[in-house]
Amino acid sequence: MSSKISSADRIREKKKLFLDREQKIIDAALELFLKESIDAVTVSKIASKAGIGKGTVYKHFLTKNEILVRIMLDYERNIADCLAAGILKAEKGDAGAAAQSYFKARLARPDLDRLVQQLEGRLEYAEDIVEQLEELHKIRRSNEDSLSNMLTKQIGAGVLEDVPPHFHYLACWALVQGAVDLWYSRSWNYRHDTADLMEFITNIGVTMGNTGQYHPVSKNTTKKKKPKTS
Amino acid sequence: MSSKISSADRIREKKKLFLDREQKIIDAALELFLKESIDAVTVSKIASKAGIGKGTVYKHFLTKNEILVRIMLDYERNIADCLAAGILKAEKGDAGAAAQSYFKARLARPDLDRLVQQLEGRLEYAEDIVEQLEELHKIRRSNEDSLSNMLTKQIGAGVLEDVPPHFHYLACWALVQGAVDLWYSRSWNYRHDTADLMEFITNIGVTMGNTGQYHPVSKNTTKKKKPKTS
Amino acid sequence: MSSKISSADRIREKKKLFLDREQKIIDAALELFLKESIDAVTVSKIASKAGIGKGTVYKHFLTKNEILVRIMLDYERNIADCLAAGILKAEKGDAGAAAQSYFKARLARPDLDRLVQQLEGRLEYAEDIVEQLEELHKIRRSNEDSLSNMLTKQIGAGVLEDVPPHFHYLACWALVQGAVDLWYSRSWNYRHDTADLMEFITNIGVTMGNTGQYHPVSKNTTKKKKPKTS
Amino acid sequence: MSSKISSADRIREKKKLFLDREQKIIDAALELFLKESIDAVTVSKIASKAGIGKGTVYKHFLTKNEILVRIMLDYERNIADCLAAGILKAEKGDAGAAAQSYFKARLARPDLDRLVQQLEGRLEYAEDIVEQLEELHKIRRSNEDSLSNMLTKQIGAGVLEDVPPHFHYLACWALVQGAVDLWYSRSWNYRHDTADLMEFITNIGVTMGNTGQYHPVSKNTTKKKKPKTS
DNA sequence: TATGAATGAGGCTTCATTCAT
DNA sequence: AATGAATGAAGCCTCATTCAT
Repeated sequence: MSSKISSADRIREKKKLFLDREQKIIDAALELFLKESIDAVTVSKIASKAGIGKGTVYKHFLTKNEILVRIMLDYERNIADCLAAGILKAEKGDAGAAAQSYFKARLARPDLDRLVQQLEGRLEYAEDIVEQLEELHKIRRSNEDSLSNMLTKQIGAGVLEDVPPHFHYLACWALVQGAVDLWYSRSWNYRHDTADLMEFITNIGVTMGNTGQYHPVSKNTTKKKKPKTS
Repeated sequence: MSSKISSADRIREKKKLFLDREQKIIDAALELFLKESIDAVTVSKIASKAGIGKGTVYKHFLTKNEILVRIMLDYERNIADCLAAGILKAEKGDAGAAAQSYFKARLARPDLDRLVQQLEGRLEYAEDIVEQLEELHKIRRSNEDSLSNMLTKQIGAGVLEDVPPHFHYLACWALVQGAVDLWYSRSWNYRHDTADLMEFITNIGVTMGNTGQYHPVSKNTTKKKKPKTS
Repeated sequence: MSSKISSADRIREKKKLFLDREQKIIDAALELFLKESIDAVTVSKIASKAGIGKGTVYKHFLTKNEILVRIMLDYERNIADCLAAGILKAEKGDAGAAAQSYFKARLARPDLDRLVQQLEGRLEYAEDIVEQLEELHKIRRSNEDSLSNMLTKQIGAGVLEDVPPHFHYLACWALVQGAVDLWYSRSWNYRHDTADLMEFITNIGVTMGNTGQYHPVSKNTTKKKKPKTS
Repeated sequence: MSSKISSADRIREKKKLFLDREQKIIDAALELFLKESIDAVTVSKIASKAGIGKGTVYKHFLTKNEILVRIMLDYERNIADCLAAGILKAEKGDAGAAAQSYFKARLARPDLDRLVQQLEGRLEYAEDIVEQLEELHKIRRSNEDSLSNMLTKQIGAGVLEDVPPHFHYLACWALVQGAVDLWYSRSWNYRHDTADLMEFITNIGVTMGNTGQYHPVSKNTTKKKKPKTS
C-alpha cells in the first residue's frame, strides 16, 4: 500500500518539477527581456539562464513565440484579476475604485507592462499562437460586462458623462498604456519625479469623464501633496 | 562660360536627384512598414519598392537603423511643428489649443504614429544611431519651454491644477500615446466607433488637469454631439 | 514446488510479453512508414503508436536503424521462403514456378516492398547494423544455390539461354524491383490498369531468358486475357 | 560607342558567371551525393565544395530541395532526349532502337540514375518543389505519344503482343529501374560480370513483349557473345 | 523494468552589409 | 555613382539517444 502512495507521490512530484521548470523558463525569459533588447533574447540564452538545455525548452513550448505569449497571458490574467477586485469594490460604493485598482495594477510593474506592450506589437502577425492571442484579448475583455454595468449606473447617476460606457474604460486603458510608455521614455524620464507624475496621471484616470457634479470626498490627489521635485 | 553654368546646374540637379532618391527610400520603407510586420521589412524589399539597387540604399544611409530613425525624426519634426502652432494659438487666448493641436496632429495618421512608437521600442538599444535618437528626444522636448511658460501662466490663473507644468503636457503625451495603441489594439477595435472614441479622448486630453473653475467656451465636446454608435 | 512452476511460467510469460512488444514496435513502425514520409517517422512516434514509452523502444533495439533493418529482414525472410517454395515447385516440373512465386510474393505487398527498397537505400552507409545488412544479403542469396542448380538444368535442356545462371535470376530481381517502383511512380500511376500491367510484367519475368524452343503449357498470360483498359 | 558594347558585354559576362556558379553548385552537390550518403550532404558542404559561401547557394536555389530536384530535372531531360533520338531511329525501321537507346542512356551513368531514383523517393512528400516534380513527370511522359504511335504500329504488325502500348514501355522502364538497382545492390554486386549482365538485361528489354513471330536480324545478343566471367 | 524529460549537435535558412565591376 | 551577387554569423528548431527514478 505504501508503495502505491509513493508511486502516486512520485508522479505528482514529477509533474511539479516539470511545472517548476516551465516557470523557470518563463522567469529566465522575463529576466532577459527586461535586461536587454527583445531582439537580443534567443532561445539559447533563455535556456542557459534557466540552467537547462535548449531542447528542453521545446518540451514546454512549441515555439519561441509561445514563450512570449505565455508571458503576456500570465500578466494579463493578473491585471484582469486586479481589475475585477476593483470593480467589486466600486460596486460597494467607492466609485473610482475600479480605475484606481487598474492603474495601480498596471503601474506596479511598469517595466513588465511595457514589455508586454512591446511583445504584443511584435506578435501581431505571428501565425503560430493565433489562438493564444485570441485568448489574450478575451482576458482583456473579461471584465467588460461588469464594467459596462457599473459605468452605466454611474452615467445614470450623472456622475459620468453620457457616452457609451466603453468610452470610459477604454480611455482609462489608453491613459495607462501611455503612462507606462512615459515612464520609460528616454525623451522624458530625465526627470526624477516619476512617482508623483504617475500619481497625477492616475488621478486623471480616476476622474476623467466625470461630469464634475459629484466629487469623491477623501481622495489622495497630487493637489494636496506638494511634489518634491520640479 | 555656358559650360560652367551647365556644370553648376548639373551639380545642383544631381543633388536634387540624390535627395529625391533619399525620399523615395524613406517612402518605400514607410509604405512597407505600414503594410506588413516590421520584422518582415528587409533592406532588399525597401530597395525594390524604391526602384533602386540595394547597394544604393547604403549610399544614403549607413545602416538599416538609420532609415528607421529617419522616419521617426521626420515624423517627430512634423508633430513638433504642429504643437508649436498650437502653442502659438494658445498664447493668443485659446487655452486648450495646444493640447487640441497636439492630439489632432498625432491622431491624424495613427498608423504612422504607432509605427514610430514601435520603432522607438526596437531602436532603444541600437548602438549606431545613438546620436539620432538623442536628436529625436531633442525634437520632442523642443517645445518644452514654451509649454512650460504657457502652462505656468494657466496654473497661475487657476485654470490648471498646481502641479509642475510638465505634468500637464506629459499626461497629454501619455494619453495620446495610449489612444494610438487603442486605435489599433486587436483587443478593442472590434468596435466601430473609433472616431467618436478618439474625440472623447481628445476632449479629455484638452480638459484634464483643469481645475474646473474656468471652462473653455466654444469647444466641440463629445458631450454635446451625441455619438452615433454605442 | 508450485511456486517454482509458477516462477518458470512467469518467466516464460514475461518473455512472451517482451517478444510481443517487440512485434508491436515493428508493426507500429511499419504502419507509420507506410503512411507518411520516412523522414517524418521518429522514434517518439513509433513508441506512441506502439503504446509504450520511448525509452522502452531502446530496450528492444539499440538504435533506430535496428528497427528499420529488422523490418527489412522480416520482409526478406518471407520473400526468400516464398521463393524457396517456388523453387521446390519448379523442381517438380513447373519450369516457371520459381519466377512466378517470386513475382507474386514481391508484388503481394508492393507498398511494403517499396519501403524496404527505400530503407535499403538509406541504410547503405549506416555504421551500426553493418552485420544485419550482411545478414540481409545472406537471406537474399540463400536460394542462390538451388536457383543455380535449377537454372543450369533448364539451360542444359535448352529452355533458357545459355548465360551464367545468375543472369536469369538477377534479371528477374531487377524486373520486380522496377515493377514495384512503377506501381507507385507518380509519373506513371495516373493510369488505372496497374493489375493488368503487373500481370504483363510478371509474365515477362517468367518467360524472359527463354529460348523460345519450349513453351509452358497452361500459363495465365496477359496474351490470352484481354486487359480491360487501354 | 565602345563603352556601350563593353557595358552589354559586361552584363552578358555577369550572367554567364552567375549561371556558371549555378552549375558549380549542382556539380558540387552531385559529387557529394555520389560519394556519400544523401543524408550526409548538407548545404554547408555543398557550398564548401563549390567554393562559395553558404548564403550564395540561396541566391540560386530557394531551398535545399530545389537543388536536388534540379539534379533530377537535368538528368531526366537528358534521358528524354536520348529516348527521343531512339524513337526517331525506330521509326526509320530499327524496331528495337528506342528501347536500346533508352537502356543505353540510363545505364550510361548508373550511379547518377540511382541517385535520381533515391532523390525521387525522398522528395515525394516535399511541399516546396511540387511544381518541379510535376515538371519531372511531364518530362518523363514527354515521349509517350511517339512511343504509343510506334508501339501501336508494331503491335499491328504482329511484332509485339497485343496489349495496351504503354504496357510495353512501362515494362521497359521497370526493367531499367531495377537494373540500376541491381548494379549497385550490395546483395548482388559481389560478382564481377556486371557489364555482361547489363547487356543481357538490355537485350531482354529490347525483346520483351515480342511475339516471337519476327526476329530482328542483326542484333548483338549476349547469346552470341560468350560472356567472359561466370 | 518502463518511462519520458533532458540533452545538444547540427540542419536549414535569413538578411544586413560589403565590394568589385 | 549604382548595382546586386556574395558573404557568414546567427537564429530557430528537430530528434536520436541517455539516464535517473
